[in-house]
Amino acid sequence: MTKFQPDLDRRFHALSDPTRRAILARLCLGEASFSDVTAPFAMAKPTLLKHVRVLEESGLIRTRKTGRSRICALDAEALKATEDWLSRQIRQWEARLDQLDAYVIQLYKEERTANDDGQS
Amino acid sequence: MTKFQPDLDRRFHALSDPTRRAILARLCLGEASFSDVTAPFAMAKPTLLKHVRVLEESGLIRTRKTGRSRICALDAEALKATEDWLSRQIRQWEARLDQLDAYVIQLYKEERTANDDGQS
DNA sequence: CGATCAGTTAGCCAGACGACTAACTGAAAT
DNA sequence: ATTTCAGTTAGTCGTCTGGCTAACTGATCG
Repeated sequence: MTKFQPDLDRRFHALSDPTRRAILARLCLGEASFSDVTAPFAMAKPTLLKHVRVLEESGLIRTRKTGRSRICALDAEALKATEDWLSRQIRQWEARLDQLDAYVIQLYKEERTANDDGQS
Repeated sequence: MTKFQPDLDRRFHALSDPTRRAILARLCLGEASFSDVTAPFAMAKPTLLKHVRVLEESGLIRTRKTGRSRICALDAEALKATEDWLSRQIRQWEARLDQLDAYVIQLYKEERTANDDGQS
């Protein structure tokens, strides 16, 4: 559990920046060149290049060079793996909340049956 | 500018550190005091305190002070909201991949019918 | 009361991050 | 062959991050 998970580190870090999330969102519509992907942002090109590199190194996107432009596209498996981890955490956690609910309901029933002193 | 980070920024950032993910994982088993949560790590207490604060500020966990100890617990809604965003991205994206698949299958069928040359 | 123990504050440090400008590379267009 | 244009490299700058130690606070135990 305390296992070293560099992929997750990089992926979550990649997702922690709004510019990078916006780039991902744009790529959800399909492949695009660096300049297409980058056009909406009021930022210097080298800055955006870095963002794209971060996304690429995190494995969330792939890119390839075609002529003088670079085409960017999402990488399905990587994004899915990130979600899997989160889903797993959530499942465990909701199971715990369900247990808690069950316990509270049980308490309530016992209280009704006994019709004794009530607490807030 | 780096000052006001929307929830997603803070949440993904919080998730990008393995120590913090381990703390979250531990809290999936139920509430625990700071020292319980913190015991498995060979790290100075102030360092771990910072991690807990990052998690708390991200909204992923809540804490309360009881006597001289601090109790930590997960916050369900926050973790869910993060997953929702990711799920949405993935859904859009998989829809796109499905379209692509359909297109590839279509190509394949046409190819079989035509019995023509294709690429690898 | 005094000691202890859980958590906290303050301050330090090296390295990563996110932004910038200026200058370079190399494919495409004229 | 030149120019243009997409992308790239290199270097700078201020802030944030994640780690540390040392010293403090304040609840609990003897």
